[in-house]
Amino acid sequence: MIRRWTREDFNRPTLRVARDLLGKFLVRADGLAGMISETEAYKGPADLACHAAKGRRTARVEPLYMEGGTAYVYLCYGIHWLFNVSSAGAEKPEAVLVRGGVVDGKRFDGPGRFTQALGLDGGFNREDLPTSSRLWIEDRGVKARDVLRGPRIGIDYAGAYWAARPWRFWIRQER
DNA sequence: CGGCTGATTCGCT
DNA sequence: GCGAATCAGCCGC
Repeated sequence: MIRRWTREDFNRPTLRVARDLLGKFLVRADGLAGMISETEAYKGPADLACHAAKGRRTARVEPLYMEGGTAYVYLCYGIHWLFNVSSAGAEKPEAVLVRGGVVDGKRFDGPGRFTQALGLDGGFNREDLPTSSRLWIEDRGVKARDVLRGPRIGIDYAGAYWAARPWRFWIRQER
């Protein structure tokens, strides 16, 4: 049975959303879909690794401040589109970064690779996933087992404390 | 308006 | 393991 995520699913504590997104599917209207296997939580103004750190509020990061379920897609290093979805509610600039998933049976580890596999780019920025006809999240009944948790990647610039928060979640890969 | 930087990835050594 | 690719956004002057 398939259930589409609603506003209420996104407007929950960010760590919960990050954990629960594992095993869910990011679905495009054309049928292309990816099962999410790795996420990271970014928790607002106090989190120095978050783009809204210290209350920063610019045009780019505005999606973080919008209702839960708003896509935040930005260009990193001038090359890679990274896909996030806002969480926790309007005016709470928190979000979950999708760092990997499975598309067409193939694993795509890395946030840039995953978005490329799904053909996502800045055109999906600010998309409202609960109501969009182009992009949404589906629960297809997959139970995420063997969930692991650890520090986030690539944010050493935020300092040792924030780099050490165990706010990355992933499904253990068999090999 | 110039300079710097990054929630990454890939290719070469 | 290291550095290049490549550019929008952000900050300081």
